[in-house]
Amino acid sequence: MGLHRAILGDCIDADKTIDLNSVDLIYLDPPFFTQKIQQQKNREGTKHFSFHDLWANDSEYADYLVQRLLRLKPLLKDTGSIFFHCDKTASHIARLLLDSVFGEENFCSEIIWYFKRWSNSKKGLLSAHQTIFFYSKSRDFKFNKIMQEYSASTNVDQIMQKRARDSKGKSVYARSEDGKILNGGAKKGVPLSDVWEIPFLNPKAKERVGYPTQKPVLLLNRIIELVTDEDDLVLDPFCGSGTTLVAAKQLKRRAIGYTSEDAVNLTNERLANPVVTTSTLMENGRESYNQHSKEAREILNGIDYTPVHRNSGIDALLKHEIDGRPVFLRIQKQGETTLDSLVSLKRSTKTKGECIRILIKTSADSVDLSEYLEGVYIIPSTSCLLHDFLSTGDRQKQDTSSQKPSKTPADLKSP
Amino acid sequence: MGLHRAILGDCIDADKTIDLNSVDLIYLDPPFFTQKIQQQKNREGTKHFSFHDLWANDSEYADYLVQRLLRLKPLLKDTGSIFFHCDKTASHIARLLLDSVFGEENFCSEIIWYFKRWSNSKKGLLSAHQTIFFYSKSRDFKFNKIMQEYSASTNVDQIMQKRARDSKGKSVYARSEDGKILNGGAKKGVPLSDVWEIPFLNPKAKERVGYPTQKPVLLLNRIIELVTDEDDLVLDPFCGSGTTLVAAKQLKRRAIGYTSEDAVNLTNERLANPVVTTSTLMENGRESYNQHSKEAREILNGIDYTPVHRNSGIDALLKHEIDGRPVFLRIQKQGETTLDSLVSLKRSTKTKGECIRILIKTSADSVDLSEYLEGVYIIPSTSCLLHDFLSTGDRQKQDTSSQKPSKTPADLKSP
DNA sequence: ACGGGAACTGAATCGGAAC
DNA sequence: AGTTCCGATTCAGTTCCCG
Repeated sequence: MGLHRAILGDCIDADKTIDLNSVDLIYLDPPFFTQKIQQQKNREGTKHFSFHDLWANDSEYADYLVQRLLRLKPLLKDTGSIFFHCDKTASHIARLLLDSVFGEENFCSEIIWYFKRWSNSKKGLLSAHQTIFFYSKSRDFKFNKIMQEYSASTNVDQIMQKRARDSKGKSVYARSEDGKILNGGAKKGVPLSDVWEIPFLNPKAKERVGYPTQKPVLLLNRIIELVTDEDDLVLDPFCGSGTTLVAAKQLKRRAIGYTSEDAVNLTNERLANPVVTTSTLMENGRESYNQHSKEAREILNGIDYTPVHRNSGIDALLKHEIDGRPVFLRIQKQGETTLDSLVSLKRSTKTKGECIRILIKTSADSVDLSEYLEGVYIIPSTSCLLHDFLSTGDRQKQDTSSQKPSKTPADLKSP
Repeated sequence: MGLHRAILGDCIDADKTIDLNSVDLIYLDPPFFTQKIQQQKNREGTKHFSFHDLWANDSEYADYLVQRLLRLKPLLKDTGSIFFHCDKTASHIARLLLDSVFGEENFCSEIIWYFKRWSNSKKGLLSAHQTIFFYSKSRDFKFNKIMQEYSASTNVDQIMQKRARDSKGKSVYARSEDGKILNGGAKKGVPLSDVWEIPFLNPKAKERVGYPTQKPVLLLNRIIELVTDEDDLVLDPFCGSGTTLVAAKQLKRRAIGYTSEDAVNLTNERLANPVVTTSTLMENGRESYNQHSKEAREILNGIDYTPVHRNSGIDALLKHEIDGRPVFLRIQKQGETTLDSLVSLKRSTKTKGECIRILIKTSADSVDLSEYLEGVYIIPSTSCLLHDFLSTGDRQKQDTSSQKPSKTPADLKSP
């Protein structure tokens, strides 16, 4: 037998295959009580997967679950844990069952997995999270502390700075003899919280295999790393297309999963040829995007606009249209000439059809741009105007020349 | 009676005071079943607030809640909603009760309020969320759609795409005759999801009051705005120190809250006592001041200056002198006319002798200021220029009139 | 009033075409 | 050759409509 096995059948019979007290982690992703038949096709349209999530009432559903939970519990080691995946539809039912089977005192966490999602036309709030209940078998459970980076708002200096006591015993920052603040060495981060942002398996992800309700490998990775070590045994009683097994293999844990007939083959194929979506958003962090638009936010303070990401030439799309045409805006970047900025804006808006282009000029270079100005309006930033004002000797001359109504947006260039 | 009342007593008697079918929103923040006495002192240590959260067992707790829920429900209008705040300790109990009282079909959302928190050394995951169950009284509930920004990974084209039908009647993206995707104009954003990040320690209401388990005003603001309009009636049956009433007042909703003897005075002071009100105002003031100095930093980005505090007329003193004269600068504040701002700057610089005065104009009012301009230069802010640009119809005319070197700081007035 | 099925929504994401 | 950015695909989607 391999170290990663997808078994055809119902997990209620798991004790026929798996030894008592041998499992380190059970991750369950049972039907959510959606009262629907969940189904999906693979990309090629060659295979069709489905499972029934239809029940007479909640107690039938609860019965089904509790019978399996009772059979699964003895398989867990005393240091083992169980992670139960559900959503708001039946989370309260699951909580009650888990409390009764594993004991309230072994309830560790209510993990919130949340994600950004494409929206729909629902009245009310867009659902964007699912719940994972984390119970241990005993208080002496295995737990690997995972540290995360400090939030962006945390002051880096504060993280690094060492504390000491001054002559009066007050806590202050430690300083070297020459008065410089000392750094306390490597920062270890903040402990992982029970709220996890992990991208939803997006429509284009290669990781998708066509099994309905497929979970991202990244989610399983985190769970497995949290409560198991290498060579530990993971059990997924509702393993569907085998995501848990794929994650376990990647992380060098042994794993067993129970699934339906068609999905057994799918799982074995996945194990032989695993595909994991590495999220660029996760890797770079949301902050890297936000940073990009920080300058825009500052300059456009008070203007209604949509920030534009992932487009090197456009920083914002104004909510206010002009004559039915969208208004694109770019802010000249530091170290970029006005001309470069202008060209970049024009390139990016080339395919956008009829539109208005505005460049916010932030540097005071005085190159003649007249031949490039077609179709672009230039508005100077305040600091640009101020710079000009301060550096120009002949203020007297300007003063007289600028006697026109102040509402005229001056220094504006056009087609 | 006032529009915002803190009533001493148990909300079980709310029907003695409040009319049936009169309430638009009930927000409840009952004890969380922590099995502790929750207590806290105010900053000065002069007052001590506490409430008991000790119960014989869950059914005593459930009984307590359900009795009150049953009495509260008839007070709600048919278009009304109830938001039940709890945490993982008893969320499943609350769900069951709410389902039975308000009906599963009226369950709208499980809202996750999460926050960054300082770590503790507990084994396991750091708890960083609480749950708010949102139920409506009927399917025809009042709901104000709140939009949020698009994800950083959404591209412009996506934001602008229009829908149409293809030859088979299927819904697809609209295309022009030459196959290009058509713009539908900027859209409004993404609907608010059920996962809310709101800082736990809100500087506004923080610790000032000393009431345990106090909630941030920001959280209440969002809830109130989501399901009520101005003049609607908000009821908080466990209003503690009155955060809900404060938020309701701020948003011009009427509000009633039930609380304990010590807290009733606290709440009424917060609402009615001019001292307390002033302190709230002060905080608002401080915040808008911070806001403002932030704006100054942004506008003066790249300019060398010394910020000026404690002077209502001057925001900055530039490090760059002109002809040996100091340069004072003021940024027009929100809600202040250009004229007021001008006068304020002049008053504050009257005693400063020979100097240069610059006013950064941020609003687009077009009053003729010529007779007040003596000794002051006016430079428009970028957003002001942009506003002008967007609202001015005759862009063509300006275009031709502005054919002069861009380095000229235009729209500048002088002595 | 329901249950069920058909029609429709709309943005998040990344692959791969285009530059 | 690298980088940018277009657009296809998806819905533990929802709404609507009909019998």
